[in-house]
Amino acid sequence: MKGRILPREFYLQRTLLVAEQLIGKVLVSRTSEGETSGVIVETEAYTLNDPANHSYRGKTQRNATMFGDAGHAYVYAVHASLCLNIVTEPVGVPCAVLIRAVEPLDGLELMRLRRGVGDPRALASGPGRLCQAFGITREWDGVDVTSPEGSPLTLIDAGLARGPVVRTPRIGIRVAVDLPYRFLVEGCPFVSR
DNA sequence: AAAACGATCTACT
DNA sequence: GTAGATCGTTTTG
Repeated sequence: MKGRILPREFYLQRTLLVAEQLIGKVLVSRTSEGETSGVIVETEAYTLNDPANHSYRGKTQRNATMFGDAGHAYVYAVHASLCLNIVTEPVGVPCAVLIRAVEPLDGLELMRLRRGVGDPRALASGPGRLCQAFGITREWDGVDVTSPEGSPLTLIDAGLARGPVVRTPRIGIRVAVDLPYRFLVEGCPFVSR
């Protein structure tokens, strides 16, 4: 998959804007097993005033990456799954965008192998699923996704046309505020709920 | 040292 | 749609 690697300035923008702009961009992973890629179709912004933001109650060992430079991956485990976020905003402003779903592009066979399922709709339609499909591990926490060489993970602008972006309030226990948001591409068959 | 709590997934109705 | 599994991280005693 070819395209322009999203520069650090991209991630230095407001988190909500980054979440919106990431829709339609392409996530690429390169490992010894091969290359996998997919179009981002669902993201979730985690802003400063959001109680669900891991950094809301301060810095811990787990969320340390969020306090660092934008354009780095923040990977962590929940239940038995991993979640991939990209850090946004200037150093010291701990915000990030969760990649919730991608539409598989290249390396579908490798994804099937890693996931153990055949249905393309089940390959990467969920935060934990896409991490498994792309071979993302806990060790990828902190990797720079803006460096052309030496990064197993990059995000690129492949010039794909993007559908209309829909903003929906998140479902969850902390529903009091109008944040965070979830962005969906209308009509995409892979979005959850 | 123990308990509680999830930015989830799968299987099933 | 809902129920149950599941395990690392954080908080509390």
